[in-house]
Amino acid sequence: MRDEQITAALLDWYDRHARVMPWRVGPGERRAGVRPDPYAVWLSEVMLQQTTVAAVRDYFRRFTARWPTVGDLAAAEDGDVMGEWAGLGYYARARNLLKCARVVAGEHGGRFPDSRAELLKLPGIGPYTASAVAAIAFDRPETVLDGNVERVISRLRLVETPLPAAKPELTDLAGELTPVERPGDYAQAVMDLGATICTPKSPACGICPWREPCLARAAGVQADLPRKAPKKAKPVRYGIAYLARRADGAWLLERRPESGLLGGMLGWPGSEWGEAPEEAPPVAAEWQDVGAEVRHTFTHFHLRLALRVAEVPEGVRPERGSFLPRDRFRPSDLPTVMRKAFDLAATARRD
DNA sequence: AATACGTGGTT
DNA sequence: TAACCAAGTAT
Repeated sequence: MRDEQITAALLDWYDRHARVMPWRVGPGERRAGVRPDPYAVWLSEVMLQQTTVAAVRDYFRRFTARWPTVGDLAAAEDGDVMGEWAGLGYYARARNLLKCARVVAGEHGGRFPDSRAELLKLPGIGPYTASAVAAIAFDRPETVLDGNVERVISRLRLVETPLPAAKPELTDLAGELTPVERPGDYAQAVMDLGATICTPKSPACGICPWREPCLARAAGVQADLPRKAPKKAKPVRYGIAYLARRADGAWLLERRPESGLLGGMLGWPGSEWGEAPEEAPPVAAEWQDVGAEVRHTFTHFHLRLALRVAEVPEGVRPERGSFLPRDRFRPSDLPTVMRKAFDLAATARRD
């Protein structure tokens, strides 16, 4: 099967099976002349970095409802954007999202650059996202290489080199199949294929548009590709978080430093997270031990977070953090681990 | 090149 | 239950 036929077979499949997404201009619409909004494409692509479509859907809708244009987002308060991103994870994305919006609004007249090279210069836009926005929003013949494409191409071409060493080779192989016509549809088609047919564990080869040319399937090794280096075990870290409620219902919270874990997000003041944390109460009070701990897993460690709660009178001055009035505190503004702590403390207080 | 960086669904 | 995995980027 020639490369052009392989490409055509996938586009043909995409025309019939493209998934519907709030940010996507489907193949039919595109054919009718509808062009995607680059802002929507960029926003969705950043949200989709290492994140499932299901998790992104509602966040995308809330963001675009609240900030319909890149100019609106650029003018937003940092805390509002971080709060709206809360729960989606990888919070550097939200910080870079704002930086990027402000560069586009301030230095590019509110229009996203339409070339991969220019997009690559923007904060939070790396090789994948630059190609994705160039291809999907501007129909540039750029090649996307994400986890889906790595899997699909390593199987199609029987690439046995383990990741991430195989990336350059996979980039070349993927590039050979990228068409000059409909590159935006093609980019989305390969990713849809990887997400729905050519899945990690049990690929549905029987209904795959590439079942004939697929070398891994011919060899019967499709489920073993791509090869990857084994992952390191996650250590367990321990920490203590302090939830202080003032008599008027305000909660003691702090804005975390801009860099590092949960950077820029709201959180409960607490100890360091390590082997044996020391008590670090942010305000003098009668702290009560909550008889349960939050268990939460981050990318590279497991956390067991002990909780202390206290009721404090109005007028106290905390050593760390500041009191957020009851009507300005939304638990949904917290990153998940901090929201878990709030939920658990609330449950324990009722018991 | 290797590591830091979240979370929730699936197996 | 625990490992695996998802439309990666920055350093």
